[in-house]
Amino acid sequence: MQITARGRYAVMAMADLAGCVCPPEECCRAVRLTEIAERQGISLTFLEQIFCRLRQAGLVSAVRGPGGGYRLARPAAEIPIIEILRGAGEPIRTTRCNPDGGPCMKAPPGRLVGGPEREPGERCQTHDLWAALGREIERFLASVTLADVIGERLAGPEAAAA
Amino acid sequence: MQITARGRYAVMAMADLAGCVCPPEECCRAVRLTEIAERQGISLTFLEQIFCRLRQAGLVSAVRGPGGGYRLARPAAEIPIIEILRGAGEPIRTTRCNPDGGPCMKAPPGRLVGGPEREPGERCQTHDLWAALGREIERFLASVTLADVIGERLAGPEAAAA
DNA sequence: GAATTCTTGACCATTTGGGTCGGGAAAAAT
DNA sequence: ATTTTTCCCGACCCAAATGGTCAAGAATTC
Repeated sequence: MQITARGRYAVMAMADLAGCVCPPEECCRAVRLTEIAERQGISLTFLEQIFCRLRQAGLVSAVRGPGGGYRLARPAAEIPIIEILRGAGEPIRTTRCNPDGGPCMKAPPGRLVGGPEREPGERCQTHDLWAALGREIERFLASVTLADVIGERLAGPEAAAA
Repeated sequence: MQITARGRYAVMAMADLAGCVCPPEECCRAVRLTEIAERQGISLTFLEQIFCRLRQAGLVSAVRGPGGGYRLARPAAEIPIIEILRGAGEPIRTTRCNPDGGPCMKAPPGRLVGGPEREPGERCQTHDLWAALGREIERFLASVTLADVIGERLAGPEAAAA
């Protein structure tokens, strides 16, 4: 169980972007991807892929042409981390159920993954466990915003416990 | 971010195993892997791999020869899920730091993953976030035992919140 | 000693992750 | 109006991890 680079990069880049706005006005200038890529040490083309998705998810807005770049679509305090991960295409998948209510743990075509074919609605014995784990993770990631990350409000082991 | 089949299989198999003991005595008989593989629809040879690790981790004990099989090394109520996952070789890796205190997010040999080379001890801006996420996950998985899983004590959205 | 059952290492195929490339298209600068 | 700068986006590629097989071996029981 681990986070992919795409998800991490997305959050790193968003944090970078959020840190770039001049504090008084929220929208002083757009930030070029080249800058972010350089500062964070991420491949530019990969970052373009990621921001393409983040824009489609409505988390950032883009400005083309010279002097263009990206800005946050909302204040950092209103962007929960879970949205960044979802936007970047890094879903939290703790179960293997089809999202549309298909059979639990149904195997991908031609492959045996996760047990015998089950009737739709039938659940394996561990289903509730993974579902509960998924809820835990999402709850946490929804409770932390981009502003928390750049403000370093995560130090203690009990951060964001509310 | 998702759990691999190995981790899921390990928990499924342990739950199966835990469900096999005759309630009064805890150690009526050893359970063959063939049985578990069949019931859970898991490849026998893959399951062998997994149980090899679970045994090395001290979670089950093995009995060879006819009538042999595996049994739980401890009562199900004393086996937290996190131990099964660790035993099966499915660690929770939310950061990319070297365990031995190397630089945060150092790239694997010859590959650029996760930002510029950092000095040992230096941390990227999102480090605390991922560390906190890891703690959340481990806390949850440590709070649920195998007995909880087979007893279906995970139904509500607030399960194991204590 | 033959049949079981675990034990373990080597091996293999596919998927996924991480990343590149190349050509666009909009907007500003000139 | 053309050039430059930036985003846009699909096609492609390689290495590594994942999920799984195979085969040989070591205890144990019958």
